[in-house]
Amino acid sequence: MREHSDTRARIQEIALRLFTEQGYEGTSLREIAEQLGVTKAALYYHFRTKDDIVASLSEDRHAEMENLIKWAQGRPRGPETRREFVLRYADSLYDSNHHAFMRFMERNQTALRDNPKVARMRDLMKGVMDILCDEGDSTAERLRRSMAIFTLHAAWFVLKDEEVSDEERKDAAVKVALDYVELPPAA
Amino acid sequence: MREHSDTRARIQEIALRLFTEQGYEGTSLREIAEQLGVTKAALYYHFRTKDDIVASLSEDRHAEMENLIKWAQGRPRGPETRREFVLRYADSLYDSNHHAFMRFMERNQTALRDNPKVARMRDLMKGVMDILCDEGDSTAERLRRSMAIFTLHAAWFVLKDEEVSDEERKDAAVKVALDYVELPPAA
Amino acid sequence: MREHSDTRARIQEIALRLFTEQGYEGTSLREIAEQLGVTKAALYYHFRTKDDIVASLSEDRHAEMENLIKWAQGRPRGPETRREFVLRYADSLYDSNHHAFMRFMERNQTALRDNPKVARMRDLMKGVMDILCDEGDSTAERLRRSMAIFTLHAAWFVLKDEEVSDEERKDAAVKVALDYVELPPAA
Amino acid sequence: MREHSDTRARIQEIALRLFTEQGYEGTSLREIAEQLGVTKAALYYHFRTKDDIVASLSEDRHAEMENLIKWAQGRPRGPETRREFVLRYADSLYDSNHHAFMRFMERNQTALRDNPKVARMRDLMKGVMDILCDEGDSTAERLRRSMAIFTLHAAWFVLKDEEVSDEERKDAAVKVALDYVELPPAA
DNA sequence: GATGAATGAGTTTTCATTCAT
DNA sequence: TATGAATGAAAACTCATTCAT
Repeated sequence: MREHSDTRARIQEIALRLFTEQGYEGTSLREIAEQLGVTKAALYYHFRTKDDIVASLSEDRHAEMENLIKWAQGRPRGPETRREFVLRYADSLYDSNHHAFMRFMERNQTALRDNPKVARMRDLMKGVMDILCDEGDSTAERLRRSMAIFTLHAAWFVLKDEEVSDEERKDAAVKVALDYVELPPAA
Repeated sequence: MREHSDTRARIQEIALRLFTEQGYEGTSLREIAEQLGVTKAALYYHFRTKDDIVASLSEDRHAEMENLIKWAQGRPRGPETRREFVLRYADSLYDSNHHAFMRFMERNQTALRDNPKVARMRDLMKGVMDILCDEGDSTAERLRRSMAIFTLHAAWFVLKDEEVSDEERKDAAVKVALDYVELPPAA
Repeated sequence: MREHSDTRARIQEIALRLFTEQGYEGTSLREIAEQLGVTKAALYYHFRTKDDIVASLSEDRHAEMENLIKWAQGRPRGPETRREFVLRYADSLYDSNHHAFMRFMERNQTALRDNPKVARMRDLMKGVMDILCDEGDSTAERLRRSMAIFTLHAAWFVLKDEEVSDEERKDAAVKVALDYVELPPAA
Repeated sequence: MREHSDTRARIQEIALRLFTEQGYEGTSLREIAEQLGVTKAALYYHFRTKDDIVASLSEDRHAEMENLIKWAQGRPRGPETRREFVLRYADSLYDSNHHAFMRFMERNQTALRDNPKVARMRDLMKGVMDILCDEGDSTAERLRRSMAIFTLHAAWFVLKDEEVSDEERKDAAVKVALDYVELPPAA
C-alpha cells in the first residue's frame, strides 16, 4: 500500500531505538514488527537475520570512523592532531545521529560480542586510541585519553534528564573532552 | 541445616561472572547450573527467581554505597569533601570486588531496567552526583563530575589488555578521577 | 507469447535435480528460483503450486507407463510377455531420463503421499506387477517379480560410485532383472 | 503422573512410526508430542534435538550391524560365508523390529543426509557389500549382491498388502535373497 | 513474463519456572 | 538439599503463496 517502500529504513530506525531502550536480546522481532505495523516475516524480507539489522546499522558509522582515522594517520601525532581529532570526532557524532548508534553499541556489548561488524568497531576504537596516545604515555595518561572519547559518547545520556539543548550538550562534551586530551596529568 | 551454604555463594560467583561476560539475558540458568555441577532446579532452592540472584548480588554494594553517601551528607559540600569522597569511593570499589559488580551493572542496564534493586542503585548513583555537584554548576561542570565516577568504574576494563597491576590501575584511576572533580573547566 | 517457454523446462530440470538430491520438503522454491536466477514469484507464473511442478514432471512417465501396460494387456500373460516387458521397461527407463524421475519418486514417497499424480503412479506400478505375476504365484515368486523391476530402478544409484558406463549399467540391470522374471524359485 | 517415565521410549516409538509414515521433515515435533500427550518442551527434556531422536534410534541397529560385519570378517570370503551372512542378516532384521528402522532409513535418505549416524550407517552398508562381493565380480554380479540385501529390506513393504504372515514374509525374503547371492548370472 | 513486497501459518528450539519425591 | 520430569510462553526463522504493478 505504501508508495515506494521506505520500510527498510523504518525497520532500522525502530530497531535502533528499541535495541537501545530494551537491549538487543530484550527486543523481539515481533515487537519491531508490531511497531511498524507489519508481520515478522516482512522483516525477513528486508534483513536476513536479526544480526543483519545490526550490521546494516553499523555501516554508516564504520565509514565515518574509517575516514576519521585515515585523516589522523595522515598527520603527525601530537597535541595539535589530538585536539583537532576530538573536534572532528564530536562533529561526526553529533551532526548525524551517530551518537544514538554509539550508545546502542555501548549498551549491547555483551549481546553483540560475536557480531563481526561489532568486532570491527572495537578494532576501530583501538585505532582511535592509537591516535590519541603517544608511545611513552603513562597508564594514567592513556586512561585519561580514553575517557576523553568516552565523555563525548556519554554526554548524551549522562545529561539526559537536564534541560539542556543539543547545542549546549555538545559544547559541554567537547570542552570536557578537550581538557583531557590536552592537559598533562596533575602529577 | 548447614550454616553457610557454600553452594549459594558459588551460584553468586558464577552468575556474576557469566552475567558480565555474556549478559544477563544471554546467560541461562542451565548454564550456571552446569558450571556448578548441579541441576537447574537446585538453583531454585537457593534463589526464588533469576532476578533474585541479581538482587542478592546488589546487597553488599548497596550497603557500601549507603554508607558512603551517609558519610558525605554529614559533611559540608565542597572541594574537600568531593576529593575525600572520590578516594573513599575508589577504596570501596577496589578493596572488595565491587568493581566487578559495577561492571556487571553497567553492562546490563537495559536488561535489568525493571529490577527494583537496580532501580535503587540508579537512585544511589544520583545521590553520589548530588554530593559531587554544587547548585550553580554549569553543564560542563556536571558532566565532568559524572565522568570522575565513570572513570573509577571504567579503569578496570579500559586498561584490561595492558600489563598493569591492580595497584597501578587503581592509582591511575584515582589520579584521573581527582582531576575530574578538582580542576575547573578551562573556561 | 513465446511458444516453448525455456524457463518452464529449466524449472522442471532444476526441481527434479534438487528434489532428488535434497528431498521434496528439503527443497524450497527459493532455492529453485535462485539456481535459475529469477524470483520465487516467477515460478508461480509457470506453475500454480509446488505440487504442480511434481505433477508436470510425472506426465511423460505416466504416458510411457500407460503405453507399456496397454501393450502388455494386449498380449497373453506368460514368460514370453514378461521377458519382453522387462526389456521394454528398461528401454523406456534408460533411453529417456525417466530413471531420474523414478529415483525422485522413490526418494520422496512419503513427502508426496497425498499428491494425486503420485497416487496414480502407484496404481500404474500395481498394473506392472499384474503383468509380471500369474494367479497362482507363491509369495516368494511375487516378491521375486517385484525385485526385477526394482533392480531396473536401483541399478542407477546402487552402482553410482563405480566407473561404469550408462550402457554397462543398463546391460547389467537387464541381465539381473531378466533372471528374476524368468527363473523359477530355487525350491 | 506416570510411574517411572518410559516417556523416552515412547517418544522413540512414536517418532519412528511417524517418520516412516510421513517422512522426517513431514513430521513435526508438535505431532509427536500430541500423540504422546505431552508438550513439545518435554521432548527436549529427553532429546537435545530432532536429529538426536534419529541418532538414538540408530544405536541398536548400528551395534547389530557391527557385530554382523565383525563376524563375517573373521571368516573366509566365499559362497559359504555369503549364504550364512544373508541368513544372519535376515534374523537380525526380523527378530527385532530392525526392519522398521531400516525402512525408516530408506524412506528418509535425503532428509537425513547430513546426520552423522546416518552417514555411519551408509558406511556399514558398504561394509556389508564388501562381504558379499569378491574382487573380480562383474558389474552385474555386484548389482545382484546388492539386490539380495535390498530384498530383505523390501520384503516388508513390497508384500505389505498381501495376506501373509510375518513368518511367510521372512521365508520368502530369504529364499529370494539367497538366489541373489548364490546363482551366477545367466550368461 | 516477471518482480517487489508482503502474509499467515508453521517450524525447531530455548527459557524461566514448578512440583512431587 | 537437591533431582527428574515436565510446562507455557516465547523466540528466531522459513516457507508456500498472493497480488499489484
